[in-house]
Amino acid sequence: VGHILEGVSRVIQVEPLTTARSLRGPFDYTRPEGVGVGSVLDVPFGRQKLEAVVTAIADSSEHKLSDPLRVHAESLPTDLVDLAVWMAHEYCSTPSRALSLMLPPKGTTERKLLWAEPGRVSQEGERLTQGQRELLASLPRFAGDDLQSLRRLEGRGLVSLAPKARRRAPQHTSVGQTKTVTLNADQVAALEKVVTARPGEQLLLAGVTGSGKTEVYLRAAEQTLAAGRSVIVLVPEIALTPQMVERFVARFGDTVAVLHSKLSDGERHDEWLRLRRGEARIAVGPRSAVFAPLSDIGLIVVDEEHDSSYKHEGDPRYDARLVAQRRAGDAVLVYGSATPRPETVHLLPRIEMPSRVDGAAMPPVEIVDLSECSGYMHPRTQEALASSKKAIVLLNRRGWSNYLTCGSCQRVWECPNCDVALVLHRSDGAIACHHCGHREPVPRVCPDCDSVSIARHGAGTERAERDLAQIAPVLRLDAGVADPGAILRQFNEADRAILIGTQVVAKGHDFPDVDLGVVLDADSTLRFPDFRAEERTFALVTQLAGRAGRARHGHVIVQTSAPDAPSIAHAAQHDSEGFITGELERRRALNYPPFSSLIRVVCSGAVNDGPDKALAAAADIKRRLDQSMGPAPLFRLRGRDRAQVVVKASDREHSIAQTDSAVRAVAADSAYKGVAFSVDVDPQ
DNA sequence: AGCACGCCGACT
DNA sequence: GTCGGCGTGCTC
Repeated sequence: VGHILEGVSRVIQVEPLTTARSLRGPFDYTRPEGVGVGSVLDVPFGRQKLEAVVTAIADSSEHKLSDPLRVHAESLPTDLVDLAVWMAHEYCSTPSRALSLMLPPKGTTERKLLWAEPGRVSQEGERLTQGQRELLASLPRFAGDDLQSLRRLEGRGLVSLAPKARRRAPQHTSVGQTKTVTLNADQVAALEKVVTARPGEQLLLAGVTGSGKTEVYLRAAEQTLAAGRSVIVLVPEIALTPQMVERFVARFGDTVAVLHSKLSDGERHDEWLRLRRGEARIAVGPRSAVFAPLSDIGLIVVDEEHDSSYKHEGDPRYDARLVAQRRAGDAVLVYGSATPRPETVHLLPRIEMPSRVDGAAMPPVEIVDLSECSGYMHPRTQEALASSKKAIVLLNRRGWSNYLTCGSCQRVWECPNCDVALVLHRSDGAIACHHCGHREPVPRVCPDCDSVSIARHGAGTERAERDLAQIAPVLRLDAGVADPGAILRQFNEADRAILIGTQVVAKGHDFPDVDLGVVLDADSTLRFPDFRAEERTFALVTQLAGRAGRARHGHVIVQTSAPDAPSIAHAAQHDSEGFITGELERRRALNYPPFSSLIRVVCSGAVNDGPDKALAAAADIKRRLDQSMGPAPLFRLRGRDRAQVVVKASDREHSIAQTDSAVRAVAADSAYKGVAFSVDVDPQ
């Protein structure tokens, strides 16, 4: 068969890596020796030189072909090329943009260090110090700090030194402790279901915090490796889930490649290569790890599947959970969460792990009506904090206060680029926009009326930090903090402390001695104008309860002015089933996912580029879509006017295709020059 | 998206 | 004359 194929397929079809939406590949080139689907090349493209990925092989072409300029050393696995083509379509993007997410990390070649090997055998009675004899006995190894001494021995022919590649191994630091466990009955049953799943089966592991899901993942991964296949484990964010990484590394050592944002370019490159070469067969990482260059995947785990970080915010706006489904193929896919999304519960068979491995009960949740008090902290909450040893306090707003107003003329300080109020950051002496980063000094007088009475409204994490410091030592964790890992370690080691922060404090880390969890303003997530507001609030309270549940008298306080909201009431009862049942009924009634698919198109245009250009473009798109709502103007962001159209699609495939062609047609219209388009399939 | 070509108005 | 504004067209 070989000789028939050989010499025939002399043409490669290639996607040049450009961000241009209008540029539609593939483009044909001549096929160099050894080049196939997934090969990465430099190609001449017009008058420029571009990187390109081979997506197909052909026998002939109607074009006049050029030769590629260079073939890169590393290539993509072919299944990732197919995945990119699918993603481009599914998320109304381009193959080029999707492929760019999967390329081998570059900019660095292998690191070479000097490797010392024994040279000639030393003669009887040859003069050697004790240190030199020990050095010789330690070979072969990398020279390291002993280079000087080794050089001397090299001069005598006793040692030979040569550069040798050594991978840049990332360091893993842990918070808390890891322990070996024997599986309980729930875990045994869950593991059994995972390892006996049919090829391609997808499962939801619905286990409360502390029910031992990680141990099930570890055992399932063990069996997958034993069967000669590889494993991908997705986690929301490595810095916030160090225990997961730690346990995989402890169990599997160098078989694990950990991919995260803190890796240097060199480490990233080396970890990618280890996966590509099959030296590492488990990839652990955030959403981008779904593109790990592994072959023959037998298991994909998506831990904390409800977490919004699985959605990519750039183009293509992919959802790693859906991409994982697609990539899994005949591999088993396991979604795990204590607070799974209603759509996952609706769509997948569920494995329940309802109790904690330590046997502890879920902590009582107390709802405190905020409308009864004037401040942002109820006396009941202060009391609980005062008698707590270690508390986690959640406040979904950074800074000191939400907004400033002039006491006499009611002026509100707003961002010049965005339609939002500026937030006071007292420690920086600045008011800042949380969307575009605009900052200005804290005003002393009102520029409109010269009044010096400027009022501060609302409380953020910075102010709560100061107020709580009266009660106990405080650690703050929010998006402004440089090293979240360090804060979490300090909190873990502290005897008595309060950890105050935004949503991140409720995520994956596990501290044994937290006896109180507080949600200062549950309304802030509940009021969010979004069909997922209830679901997020439920998840937040439940996750926090999980954090506070391991201590003896652990309990949770939720401050709200809407105590009867289903999300809060059900979370207080630890009634996940009831909440999800109600939420799915509501979604069915309103035709929200999973009973439809949402597609959101946002048009934006520079403010100085004529009024309502973005809105006009959105209206034009709407005209081309059935089942669409809008156009609705959005608040101005980074100096751009915005408007959106939302599709509630009953036929997902049809609506995606229709949206793609509508956006392409409108984007090509010169009347809307300068307008940017962003398509978000399954927006969060 | 780049990049070059080409057509036009403004300035040495 | 010629510099440079940006509209248009093309990339295997």
